[in-house]
Amino acid sequence: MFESLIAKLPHLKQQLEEFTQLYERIEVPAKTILLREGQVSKRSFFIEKGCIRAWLNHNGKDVTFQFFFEQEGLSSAESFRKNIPSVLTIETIEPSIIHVLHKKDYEYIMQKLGADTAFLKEMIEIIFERQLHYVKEFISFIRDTPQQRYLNLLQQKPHIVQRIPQHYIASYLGITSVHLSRIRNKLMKENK
Amino acid sequence: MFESLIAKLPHLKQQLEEFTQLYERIEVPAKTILLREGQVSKRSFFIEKGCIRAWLNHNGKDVTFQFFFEQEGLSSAESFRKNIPSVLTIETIEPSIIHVLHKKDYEYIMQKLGADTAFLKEMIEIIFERQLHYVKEFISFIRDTPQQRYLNLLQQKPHIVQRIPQHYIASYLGITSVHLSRIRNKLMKENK
DNA sequence: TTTGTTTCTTAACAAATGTTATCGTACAAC
DNA sequence: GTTGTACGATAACATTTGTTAAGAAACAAA
Repeated sequence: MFESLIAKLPHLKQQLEEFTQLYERIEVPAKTILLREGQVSKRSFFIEKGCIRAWLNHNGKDVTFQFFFEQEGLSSAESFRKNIPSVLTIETIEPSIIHVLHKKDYEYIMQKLGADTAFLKEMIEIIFERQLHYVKEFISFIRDTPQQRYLNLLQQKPHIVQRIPQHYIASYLGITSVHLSRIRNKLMKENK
Repeated sequence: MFESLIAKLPHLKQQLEEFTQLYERIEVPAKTILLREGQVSKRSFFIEKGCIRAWLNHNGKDVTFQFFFEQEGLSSAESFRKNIPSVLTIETIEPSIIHVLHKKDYEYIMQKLGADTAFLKEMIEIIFERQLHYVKEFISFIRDTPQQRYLNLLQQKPHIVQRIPQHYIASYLGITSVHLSRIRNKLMKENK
């Protein structure tokens, strides 16, 4: 679970491997809600198998914010770190195997590693990279048309398009499933 | 310049105050481009007086990404930290007084402070908060109509609406200035 | 003062996108 | 098998938003 971190911080190998045992492994069916919008998150997740989407409700229709797949970790960061109600709902799309880290164990880990400057610097890198990811997504949302975003998605993350039901893709692109269907139809005709 | 940081990390007071001297103070007119899209950023900025916008070009029309005001720092973070071409252009809106930190001095500061765990933890907090800011902006962009975003802006950041030319506001909201004008007109009529 | 530039509004029209409804297919549950 | 449900395509129509153009007001430069 911490493979990439261990590769960068070999002196923490033993400790990080111990922390792996703090995770609880659960198997859940599709459409399981792991965290509901409005709840205060007490758990962080790591995906062994399956996929998850984070979404939010707006006037009854749900808007997908992000997808997650195998070997990725996620949480409702603001809620988890700051003990405030989550803006996002976290829900499995497929039957999944998830590793769950409870907040008290997270705090134990952070307390253990908080004195290690190499670890803290690595944390900064990770958070910085995540910030860049959101900025890029945001900019793409501002700048590109839905059709262009769909083409980007096809090119850059084809696994998402192949694996995720189309109406979730549409809500991720910020459009209705009807409109996505029109775009796909138009693209098909253009490519004969 | 580092007031809030000094308040949180009093043991670094002297050092942080010394670093202030590494900044170069410049006065520039309105519409000065401090960093142009495509350039690799070598400078980070802090605003003493005036305001700045970060924007990007898309098919000839510019899209405003963010506004900055007095006592705020900014950079094209990805470009500055990773030495890659900037996606954003950074440009003054008003005549401004800016404090400029060159990359070599930034690296000197980071090297000096990199052994201080309290400082690193504070960095994590700051980057984390910034990430949350972008996520919130992003979610608002996904979820709210242009009219709602304009009302949010009026309520939450009235200083922006008062101070910034309307066509920049429009491009920040993701709409044309014509459409923003329509929205304003409609809102006026609704409030008699 | 005159001139040019920027900013904002408004109108007419065009394009993009949403809404609602219907239909067909695939697939799982029974 | 039958049934129900999720998913996707399509059509007709409504709404939102963009485009282009024109003009007015504010303001700075000459």
